[in-house]
Parts: sequence; C-alpha cells; structure tokens
Amino acid sequence: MTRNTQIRTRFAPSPTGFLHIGGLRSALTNYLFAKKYDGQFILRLEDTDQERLVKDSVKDIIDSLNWAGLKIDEGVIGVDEKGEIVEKGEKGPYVQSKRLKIYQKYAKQLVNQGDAYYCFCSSERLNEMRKQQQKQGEAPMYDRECYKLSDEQVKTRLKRGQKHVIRLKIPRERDFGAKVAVSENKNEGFTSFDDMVRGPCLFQNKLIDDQVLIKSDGFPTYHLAVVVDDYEMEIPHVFRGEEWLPSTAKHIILWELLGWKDKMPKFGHLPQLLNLNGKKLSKRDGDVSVRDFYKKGYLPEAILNYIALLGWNPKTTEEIFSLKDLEERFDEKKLNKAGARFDYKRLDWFSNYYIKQLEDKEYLKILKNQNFLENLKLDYEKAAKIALIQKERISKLGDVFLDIDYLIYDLEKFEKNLLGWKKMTDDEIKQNLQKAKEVIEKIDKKYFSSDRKNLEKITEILLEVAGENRGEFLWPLRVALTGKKQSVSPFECVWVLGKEKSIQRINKALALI
RNA sequence: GGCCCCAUCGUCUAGUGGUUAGGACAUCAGGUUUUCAUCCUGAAAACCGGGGUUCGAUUCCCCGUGGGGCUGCCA
Repeated sequence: MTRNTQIRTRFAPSPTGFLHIGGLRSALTNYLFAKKYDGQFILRLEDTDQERLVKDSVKDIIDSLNWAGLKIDEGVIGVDEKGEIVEKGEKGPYVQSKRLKIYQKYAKQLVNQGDAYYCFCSSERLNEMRKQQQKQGEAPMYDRECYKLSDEQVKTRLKRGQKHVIRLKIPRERDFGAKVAVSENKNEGFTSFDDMVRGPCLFQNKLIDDQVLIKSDGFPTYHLAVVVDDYEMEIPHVFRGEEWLPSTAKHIILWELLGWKDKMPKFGHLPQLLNLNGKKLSKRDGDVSVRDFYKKGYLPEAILNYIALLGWNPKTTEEIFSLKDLEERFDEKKLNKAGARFDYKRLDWFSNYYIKQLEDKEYLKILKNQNFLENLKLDYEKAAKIALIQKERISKLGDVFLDIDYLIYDLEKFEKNLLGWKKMTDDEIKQNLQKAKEVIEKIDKKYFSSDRKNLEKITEILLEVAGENRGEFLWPLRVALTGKKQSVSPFECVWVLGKEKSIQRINKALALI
C-alpha cells in the first residue's frame, strides 16, 4: 500500500460523558476509512459547551478508544497524571476550548464581509418570537431584528458591553454546494452535496436559520468550530452520525463564505444505533457506554466485530472480522442507510466466539487483570479451573462464576432419587459411587492443578473405569458431586473440587442411600 | 407544525426487472454427549400498503403508512 498523507479523518466527541457505543462505531468508521488508505486518525475534543462538561470523560474516551484498539495518530492522545491533556501533532491545539481566538478571528472576518452580524436579542425575546411563529404554523427562525441595526448602534452597544452573539447571515438567494441535486426552482437558493452514504442531498436556504456562530460567553457553537477545525486540520473526509445531516447545509455555506470551497470535505452520515424497540439507543436502555461493555467482560474484538456489521457489511456471507480484516475490507460504498437495532443476543454470540478463540493463558490473564477471578471463597487455582470450564459457556468474562455455585459453595440437600440414572437400583448406584470413590482416591495429586491437560487426564482415568456403562457410572457420580440434574461434567467437577472434597461429597451421597 | 432521512425473516443483513429471495443471531426439532454447554444436521420465519411504468415488479417512479432525525447562545 502506498502511503497517503492526504487521507485524514477525525473523531470529534464532546467530553460530556462516557464514550457511547454509538460514538465508538462512528470512531471506528473514521478509523477504518483512514487506515484503508494508510492515513491518519485524529482525535479532537469539542468542548465548547462549558455547562455540559464532565470531568473524567476525556480520559474515558481515550481509554475506550485504546481498549478497542483504535490507535490515535494525532490530536488528543492522552491525559497525564496531573490530569492535563496530552496532544500530538502540528495542527493543534486539538481541544476547542484552547482555540477560542481562532474562532473569533474567523467570526470577525465573516462580520466584516457582511456574512455575519452581531445580535443582542435576549433569550426571552427569542423564545417569545419562536412561540408566535409556531402558533402561526411557520418554521421558527430568527427574524433578523438585529441585522437592521446600524454600524453605529452596534458599536455603542458593544462599547456598553451589552451581551451579544454573532450570527451567520444565510444568503437565501444564492446556491451553495456541489450542485449534485438540482431544484427546478431558480428563484431561491439551494444548498446541495453528495453524501458518501446517502447520495445527493438538497436543502432550501430559505429554511435555514441564521445560526449563532459565537455564543455570548465567547465560545463558538459546534457549527463554526467544526468548520474551522476541519479546515485548519485538513480533514478531507467526515463520517458522523445522521443527526448532523440537516446541519450540513449550514456547514457548507460556512465553508464557502469563508472562502474554503475547494478544501471542503466530503460528508458521510452514518445511520443511528437503535434499541430493540427501534428508538435511539440511549442510557435508558441500560449500559451503553464502552466502559460498561468492558466492565461486563466483553472482549474488544467482539464489540468491534459486532458494531462494524451494524450498518456495514462486506456483501458476502462472512461474519468474523478482526480489526485488521476490517481495515483491509472496509469500503464506504457498502455503508447502509437504515438505522440498526442493537441486539445483545447477537453480540453475545460474537463475544462467546472470541472468548473461545482465546488461548487459555491469555484468557486467564485477561480475567485476572480485570479482577474477574476474585472470589472470597476461592483461591486462584480453583478459580482458574472454574474459569477454564466456563470458557465455552459464557458470553462475557463477567459471567465466569455464573451458574456454578455448586462448585464454590457447600451442597444443599438434594433428592436421593436424583442419583439414579434411568432405572438404576440403589445397589447399583452404591456400587458405582463406591467404585468412583476408589478411583478418585488413587488419582495422583499432581493432576489437580489448573492445567487443562490435567482435566484430560482425569477424564481419561474416569472413563476407563466407566467402561461400557458410562451412564450408570457417570450420572450418579455427577449428581453426587453437584446435587443437580444439570451441571458441568463429573470430570470437571472432580478436577475443580479436588480429591478430598470430591470424596467427601460422594460419601454424603452414599449416606443418603 | 415545517424540513430532511429511512423501510427484505423477530434482529443484523445479502440480493435481483423473471431467484426455491441467500447468510448469521435468536427460536424450534433431531443427532453427538451421563445431564447442561459446545459441536453437527434440519425446520419454521421476510420483500410495509396503494397506485403507476412494464409482458413481468421485492427491485424503477409517485402517493400513503410507519419509524427516525433536525427545527437551541447542546453537540
């Protein structure tokens, strides 16, 4: 592959909470597009809403991206011990709150050009105005009251320090954009563009409101900041959620009014992630942050594979893709338009698949690192043995100790008749349990350590004794060890419980008969 | 309300102007197994509705319906 420094994509979340799974998918799409062309993936922080900032979210976003394996090439790459943001790259700062002067500069440029104006309207007036407009069935839009102000009036108000914003003056008559979708109506202005996902899109300028560019606290709005930053950071391709589709017209107008038309990126609007009811996936649907999935013990490979296939697929019947595969196979032309429902059952299948793919050693290491093996009643050896048994049964690492209480706690009383397989007599049960006891007693101690090979050895030994009548030997043994109709195999039980405990339980069962 | 986007099994999706509409998850049944899980085999399961265009529409067009988004000094 040839190095292409032209391709740069960015993920630009606002640090207002933990990274949402939908955000991760958006990041993934940008990342894959960049990597496919051997380009750079940039992380920028859009922290222009000072009221909604959440302290730890920057670290969470970076941690989540790292966990998923999406390497940040440029921009915000970390948070140091003092909580300071660490940046990398020539085109920074990559945190919008550090770029206020830049936005001010361009806003002033627009004012000087006559493409933006100061507005001193109070929120009360704006609310009232919108209410009236709604009542009359009109689209709520700023009435350009402050545009009528003379230069002198503006000057004196600014001098007095009156609270103000800067608004973009949408040129309602002019056409903007790529002209890929053309309206027959030549009397009004339209803005059009060719969306990488949706194809030609067309918006009427007369329905676009005079967007606030600079807020009264001096911070830019998203609309100004995103255009300025994508220009200055030289981003030629933008993939973002479809909630941005209607605002894209505003952005295109800004790109042109600022004189950057030839540098304008191509936009691709991704379908949304929905819950099983078809509504936007939100916190109310339970745990939807990447951190939540991590905490439950989902593997990043599973999450990535699953969400990559939500709204994209290679047009073949293949299902399993590593991040590397995705980097090679990704094709923006294969992105879907329709929203995709998030189905935990399907995720669980992927997750179970990837857990089973793990080498035992790696599997145990991850479990240990994430403290999933901690259990008051268990030492590491025993916990590890249980974990190995559970490997093919669980869909998330947090479930290692699910449904195997009988291996951890003392057995509750159980019905004696559970011990018989089919129509076994008490005598037969007794004989088989006795036989099992003798064999287990003779098993070498070394076969009880947490190496999976030992389980194979124990299985071999017990199976040999069982001979032809496996059921009659194994069923009573298994029930004696578990007290359950359904459980893991007797071999696994013996291995986990150890010699002493196994014999103890068999004795207890024998006493029942 | 206005503007915009979307629409194939329950879910994620493939696909085509003429196909037995394919795959995966989930479900159900059978097999393997001492039971559970794994694994294997199989079954059931979809083109939102109405008009066009056409010899023929799931596919192309229009309308409707349904769902979603935007309509903030939030992003």
